[in-house]
Amino acid sequence: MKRECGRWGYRLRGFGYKCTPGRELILEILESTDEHLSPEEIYSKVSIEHPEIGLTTVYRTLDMLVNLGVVSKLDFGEGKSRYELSEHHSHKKHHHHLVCNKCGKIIDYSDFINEEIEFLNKIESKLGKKYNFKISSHFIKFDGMCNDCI
Amino acid sequence: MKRECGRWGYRLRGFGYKCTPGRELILEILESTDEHLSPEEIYSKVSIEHPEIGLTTVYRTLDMLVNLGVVSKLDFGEGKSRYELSEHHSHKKHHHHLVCNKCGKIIDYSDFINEEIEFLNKIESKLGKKYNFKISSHFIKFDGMCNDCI
DNA sequence: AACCTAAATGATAATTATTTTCATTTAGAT
DNA sequence: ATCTAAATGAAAATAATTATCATTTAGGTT
Repeated sequence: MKRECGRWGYRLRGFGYKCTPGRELILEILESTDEHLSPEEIYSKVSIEHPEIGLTTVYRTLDMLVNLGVVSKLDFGEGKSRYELSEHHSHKKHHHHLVCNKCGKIIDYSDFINEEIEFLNKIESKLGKKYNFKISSHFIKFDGMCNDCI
Repeated sequence: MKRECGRWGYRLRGFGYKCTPGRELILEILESTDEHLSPEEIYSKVSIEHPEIGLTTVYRTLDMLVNLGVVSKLDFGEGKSRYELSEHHSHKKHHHHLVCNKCGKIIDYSDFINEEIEFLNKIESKLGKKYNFKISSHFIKFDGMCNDCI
């Protein structure tokens, strides 16, 4: 008997990948959170509904989704990676991050983001030419200490 | 018999730390390179002159130097950290990085850096207020593909 | 110059994040 | 219902980093 596939499943098929319960669930989890989840965290959420799905599959799926451009891999320098739906596939607007180096809290901000993007694009195009570098994305973060940790 | 300490050794003493061969050597290595070395890479350079010094000591020393603000820890999302002398202790000017996601090459650029810093400071102060966040540093990188990998 | 003690070190084991391997299962085309 | 490449789970392997602990050493004191 064929499993029913949801919205994400159809998109996966569109990319030439199979629609599987794990993949759909991981995408739903990423879609329904505002956090920046680590593979381990995603795995523990996955386990609630599908305890048979292993951590390896989580890693593999995230990897695939990053390659498709559906998910962004973020590295805040904690020694582990974090993931979020990429701008194009998310309801969240383009944002950057404030990282608390005490408690690890991550705040998304979208303030001044248009100025910021515009500025970055300008620099990006100049740098790209000067260093003959094909720039595909940028990453900005501000490190510091949050409200609760000060 | 007392060991002679160099310039870095005296600085370490000034910070209340002992001057040891490993510490001085690590600082000299960082000072004399334009690369962004990983602990393993530093270790292998250290080994040439002092094969008895272990990787653990390299990690410990880097950690200490980062806490002192003498060295900056950088994370380009490779699953390992890299280190460089921090702006204040280096002859290099403030810069940011272009990272080639194919071969891993990292290019420092200082172009437009004043505009960039000015812009970031402006944002930084606004964000700090709005989110009640004490921002201590920023990190920018541009990801893409270098000259050789295109 | 020998002495002392906290700080630093090296060797090793332990941890944590991630990747690989491989035998088994399953999605989805036929 | 059948078939096969793709996907998976369990387990082992790898890589980066950190912790443990017995030994050594820097550098102040005598």
